[in-house]
Amino acid sequence: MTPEELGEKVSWAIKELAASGALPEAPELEIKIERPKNPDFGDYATNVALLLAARAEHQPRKVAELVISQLKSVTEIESMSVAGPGFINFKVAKGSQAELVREILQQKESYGTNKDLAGLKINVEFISANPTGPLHLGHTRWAAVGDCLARVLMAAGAEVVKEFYINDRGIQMDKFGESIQAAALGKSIPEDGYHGAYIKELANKIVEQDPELVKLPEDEGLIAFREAGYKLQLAQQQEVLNLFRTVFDVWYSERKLHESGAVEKGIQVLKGHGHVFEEDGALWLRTTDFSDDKDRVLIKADGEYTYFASDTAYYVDKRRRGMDVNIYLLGADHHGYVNRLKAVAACAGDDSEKNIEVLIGQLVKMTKDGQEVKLSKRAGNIITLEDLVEEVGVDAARYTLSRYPADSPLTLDINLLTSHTNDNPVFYVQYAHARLSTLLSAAKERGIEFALTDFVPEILIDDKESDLVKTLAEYPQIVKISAALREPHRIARYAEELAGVYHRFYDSCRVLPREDEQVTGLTIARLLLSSATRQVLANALDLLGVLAPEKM
RNA sequence: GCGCCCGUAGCUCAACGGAUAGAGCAUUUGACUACGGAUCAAAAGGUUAGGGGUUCGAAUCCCUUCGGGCGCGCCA
Repeated sequence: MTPEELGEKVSWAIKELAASGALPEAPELEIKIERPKNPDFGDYATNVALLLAARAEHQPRKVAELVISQLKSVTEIESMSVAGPGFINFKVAKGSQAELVREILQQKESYGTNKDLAGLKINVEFISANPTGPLHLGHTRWAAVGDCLARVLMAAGAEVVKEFYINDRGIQMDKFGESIQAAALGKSIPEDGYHGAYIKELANKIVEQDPELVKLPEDEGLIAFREAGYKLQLAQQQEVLNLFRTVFDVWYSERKLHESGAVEKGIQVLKGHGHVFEEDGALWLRTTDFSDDKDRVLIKADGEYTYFASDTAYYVDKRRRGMDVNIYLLGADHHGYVNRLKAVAACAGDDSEKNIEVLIGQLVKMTKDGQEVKLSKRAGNIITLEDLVEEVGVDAARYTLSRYPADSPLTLDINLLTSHTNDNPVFYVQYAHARLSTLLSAAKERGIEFALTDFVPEILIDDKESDLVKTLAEYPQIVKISAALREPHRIARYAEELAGVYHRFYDSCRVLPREDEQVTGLTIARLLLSSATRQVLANALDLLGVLAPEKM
């Protein structure tokens, strides 16, 4: 019996009790089945009696008694008891738990997926860097988190579009062009330009491709260098992200937004909803009608669009493309944008609670020998995505950055990241998978058959086996919660938990027979249990975009 | 000044308002001549920054003090 099935039974019991008038109706009550921390309390527990007691005339413990008596007829429940203020603790029949192994091995890759978000089209926008330099550590965190989030949302049944907004318009691009041009002509780069070593490399590459560029008049040359640099830098970002297994469905150019007329169209839409006004020669959006603290300019007095105009048009365009939910992953330095983005949605006539979500991620801090290291482009000590991957590999980098909640500040030690890679929990998880893989292939090599038809779940009664089954049973719930809360790090934490539980099982429960022993039903059951564990580990790692290796 | 985020073990961090706040690393002590020791068992480590409140129950919600980070353009 899985926790879901138990939850359904409890829900049924409460409905029955409500129908007979013993308890008040509570249609919106959420039944939570959890695993108590203390194993003495049983396999599962629920707090429904505590929640219902507030509405019922009875004490919580009395409500718990009523629920228990209603559930007496359920044979899979071995025993029930009331504990503490009114928790109901359940012990489930062991054999009925291990039936789950069968379910997992039948469902394979789809075990853990659900339909909670079915029918929803979700746009996840992340990184969205200027194409004026390589992606750095900060971007890398969003690359890992955003991509994992997208995978989790897909596992919950949503149709997901991963999107990268290219900030390819505005004066930053000109500064970028100027910097490359200066480097190519051997002049000194302007103070407010880009100073990284990559600028010189770009300049060299561009001149190599087309030596004529240096002969152009300065203004024409600026455009030529800017455009050539843009092309190369964007391609470099795309290449590195592909290497990082973060593949975007849409690369959306801010320039295209303007060229296609989407900006004007967006402003028209907002005008239609009556939140646009003119003042001091400029065109404004009255975002203070909603949650913003000041109104925002769309078109400046000089007739130029603001960056904010692009943002609003971009949002309207996403909606026009059929996105039901638009998720923005932004760094903490952009948290001031949350209210205005929400207000944009509201100004466009949308529900700012449902149609738009802004996730704020804290920035990554680096330390070396206990001292904070300030990373800056100017000092030339930025850590790029490329550096990180070269240093520790894609799996370790992705895993390290995605195992923490995005809104928690993160401090990474450079020494730890670059030299003691074995300390990374990703290896603990991958090792469990590799160990399982070789175990299963060793069984096959020895000619041991373990078909599902020979599975006898009732044999798996050892505590360690039972722990493993219960942990496997948690996985679907973890995926649901991760998707609902937009917290992909829960998958990583779960993978670590599962790997640990398996290692402990492996240590105390011999799977393969020794030389002088026969293959028994227990051998087969444990092999199938192992096989199910391997499957769930692989599924979890897949959601993280981390490889599940056969050997290490 | 206003606003947002954060403060949990020596360090890095968990914990959908639930029972005795958990992992990893570091420290200490153990384990089958190894179904893969990249493992396992155990010890030690806490006033969840301080104070008040709400609740049957608070690290979690509210108020407040202190400490840290960030943001507040007709910039992009």
